[in-house]
Amino acid sequence: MAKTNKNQDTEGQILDAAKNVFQKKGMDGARMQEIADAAGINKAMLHYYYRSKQLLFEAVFSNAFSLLAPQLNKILNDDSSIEEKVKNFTHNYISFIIKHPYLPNFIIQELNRNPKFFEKIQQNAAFPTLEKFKNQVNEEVEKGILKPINGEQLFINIISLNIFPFVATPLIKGFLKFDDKGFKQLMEQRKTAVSEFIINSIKK
Amino acid sequence: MAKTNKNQDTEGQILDAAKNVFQKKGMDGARMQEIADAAGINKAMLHYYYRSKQLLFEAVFSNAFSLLAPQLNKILNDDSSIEEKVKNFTHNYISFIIKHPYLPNFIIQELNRNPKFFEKIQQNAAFPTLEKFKNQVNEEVEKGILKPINGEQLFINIISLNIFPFVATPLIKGFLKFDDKGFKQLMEQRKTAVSEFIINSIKK
DNA sequence: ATTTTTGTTAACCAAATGGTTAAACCATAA
DNA sequence: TTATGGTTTAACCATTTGGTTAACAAAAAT
Repeated sequence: MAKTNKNQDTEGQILDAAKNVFQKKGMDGARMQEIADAAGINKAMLHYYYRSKQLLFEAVFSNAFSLLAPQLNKILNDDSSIEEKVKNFTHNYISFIIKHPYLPNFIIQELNRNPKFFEKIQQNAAFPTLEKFKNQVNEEVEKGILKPINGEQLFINIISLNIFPFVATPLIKGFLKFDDKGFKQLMEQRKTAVSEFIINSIKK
Repeated sequence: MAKTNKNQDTEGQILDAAKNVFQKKGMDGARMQEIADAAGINKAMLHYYYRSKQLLFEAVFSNAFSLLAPQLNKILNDDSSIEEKVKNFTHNYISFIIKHPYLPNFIIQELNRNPKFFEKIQQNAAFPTLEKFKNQVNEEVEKGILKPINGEQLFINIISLNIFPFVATPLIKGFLKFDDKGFKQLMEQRKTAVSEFIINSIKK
């Protein structure tokens, strides 16, 4: 911290620090002073570069969502079979989240606090949509590859199984009496356990 | 609101109001004044009955968790078969949450904010434990009733599928382009869709 | 070399917020 | 009737907090 900050990269340092603080404490719990300290700069700089807490928060939020959207596109707009997609998505997504453990909870929490944010991120470039996935599920059901299932419900199931443990980590660690290490192992297991669980359920 | 409040039930009114405000806004977002207004009383009463925001919050939190624990006990400590338990739990839990939609997110959010709360609720009377469920899964796997599956992973899967949609409601409504009514219908469907999904996956 | 623009800081400010207090209110037991 | 004790309120307080300002430093532009 508090390195000899030449002027240049201040804006990036702020965004980094803001990301850490906002993702850990949320909009309401975060303090501008704490962000400034984490960035090793004066609080006034936050306003110089981002005008207000609200705008700084929105920058962090959009940024976070931009990381998640491509992950979702892999299962929604990829061309492989549903089975392949489930396997790939589960494996990739869990790997991804292990590296960014605060992300899902941050997004969900702040979306609950202010559902209007959804519209803001929808304008984002590669915003994923469900149409292709639903059609593909219907096709594969008709072809007899999959047991009959509603595409929307399947989508919800897939993201529930993948995301929930990372949103409810303290709850799961508590019930299962796992420490950090045990929890991580459990999540590693899930890379295959979840896709098996899903495939078992839907494949004819 | 602001009825002719005889002295008696003030403490309860406060708890009610606090529940609403805390569950919607969380510890950090909630304001004591807002709680007082919601209860139709003077702010000083909050401190008279509960000393501090922290203690009032803890009262609300314990209370909320006491509602959820019995639901979990149904799947963990009931005597019926795994298949029965999955069916019953899914049906009951979703019905329950539709009536208390803020509950799961509230618990999860505040547990993330301060994981130590888990210890506080653990002391609670009928705190559910996983042992019986794990043993039962192993038994049924050995007996050939279920396909081989890890009891812990199955437990995580069950609660993920049941709870996640209510935690991530704005996200799901956004992606699936559902309004309140459509979302509620979707959740009604899930009472059977989720248990079918699980049973399909694990039953031999 | 000097003016202008951009970046940075310490000090400051007004509003919000959790919490306190002293006085008033009110039911009821003496 | 009047003490008595719990209950309720308006006013107040200290601190925190997001945000601003004015002065200053460092680059860029002239």
